[in-house]
Amino acid sequence: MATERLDRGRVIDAAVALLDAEGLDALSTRRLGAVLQASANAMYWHVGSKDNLVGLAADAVFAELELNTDDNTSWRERLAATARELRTMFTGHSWLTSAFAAYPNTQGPALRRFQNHLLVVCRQAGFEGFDLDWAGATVFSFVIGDAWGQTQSSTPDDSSITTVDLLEQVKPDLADYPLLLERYTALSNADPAVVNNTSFEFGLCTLLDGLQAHLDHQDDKAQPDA
Amino acid sequence: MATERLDRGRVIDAAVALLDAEGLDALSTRRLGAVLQASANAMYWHVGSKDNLVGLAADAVFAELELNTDDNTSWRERLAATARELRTMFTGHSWLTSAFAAYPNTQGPALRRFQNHLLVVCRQAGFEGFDLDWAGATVFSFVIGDAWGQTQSSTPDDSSITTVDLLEQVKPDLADYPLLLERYTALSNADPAVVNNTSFEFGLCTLLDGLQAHLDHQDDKAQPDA
DNA sequence: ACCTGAACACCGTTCAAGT
DNA sequence: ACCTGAACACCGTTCAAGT
Repeated sequence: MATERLDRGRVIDAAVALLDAEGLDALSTRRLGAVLQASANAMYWHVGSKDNLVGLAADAVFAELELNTDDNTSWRERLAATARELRTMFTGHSWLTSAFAAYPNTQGPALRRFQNHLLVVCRQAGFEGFDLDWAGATVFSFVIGDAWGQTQSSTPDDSSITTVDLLEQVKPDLADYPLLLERYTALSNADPAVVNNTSFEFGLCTLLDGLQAHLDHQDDKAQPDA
Repeated sequence: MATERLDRGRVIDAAVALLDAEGLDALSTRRLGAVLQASANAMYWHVGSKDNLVGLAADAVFAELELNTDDNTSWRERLAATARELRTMFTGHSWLTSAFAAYPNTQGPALRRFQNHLLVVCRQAGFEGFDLDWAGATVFSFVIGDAWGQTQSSTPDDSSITTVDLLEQVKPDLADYPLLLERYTALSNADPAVVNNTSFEFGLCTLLDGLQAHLDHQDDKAQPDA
């Protein structure tokens, strides 16, 4: 009950809680002030600006990532685990992709920690030089893109309209695209959660196979007389 | 000079022009009204809401995509061309990734046309059933994620601070991550445009190799007695 | 049918003033 | 040092009123 003094940590925690609960649009200086039982401007002293606050909130979420530092695990397993961990973080905080898009200046220590981990695992796999960056960026891009798609489709809060009804609604627009209609129909009859997971795992497997192919090709060149 | 009557098309075109020139934040109802030499609310009659306008603007940009419908080209080339075309669109309209994130209700005809094309090419490759969706989603996710990363880093309009200066600034924060420091240093000495392209092409190649591996594995199962 | 002007309920941010 | 209250310049949207 006693309204204690504010500090940077409390402001960030409150912001993350508000973002998780009600999304990016709900985070306003006045709403946040109300949650903290303070004035709307109280946060300015602690975090400088709203842009900065969102960046700090994003980094706070990155800090929760559990990164496997066991070298004995195969690179493929480690990279898969890293990708899954990242994806879980993004889908668990649906405001994150939008936040990054709207407030690009997010380069906190937790993000760097993750970037470093990604590079370390890629190095373990056998990549060197710029290939380290490309391999890491490929995994990161895919996960972001996947999460981006997930958080898009999950917006219809109105559960009264089923996905089947929604399909019926778009049907006339799909007249020119029979294949698209076929796939929409199939997908709308499947469990969205399963669809999302299977889609992600397919992409992840595809990516890892592609990286493996790159490493094999590397070895061919390194040992031409094998 | 003569302020002609507004219509849906003119409103959308003006919105795209404003977005391209000054970004997502610059698009306000009042700014748009000024550009159109009309009141701030004139657009409401034509496009309903700002959310809807952004969706229409996004779809208008998707409509510009040139999709190769030549069946004689190999699926690998067609899929690569499709991915590159999509990426060029995203990087050419830097507000697009943010727009999708902020206004998810973007399901216009041009987007459907693209989705259908992506599926058609995947079918040509040899994918069937849900694998069509997964393969398409994998490519789409990667391109989105890549474009998302591109548009992030291109925000520093202030060209007075070089990337090298920026590196010097972050250096103390990278003390714990020698590998990350090494890569930051190498990247900051390279041409950003080349870096972006090479990174994308590496990822695209990785993806296509992975899809090829999936198709090979499919064939193994289909013809066990080969 | 198409558009305007005024109004409403919000924003992020600043800044003098308090403690 | 930390926080408040009032103020400024903006938003998206609605709606009666005009033509």
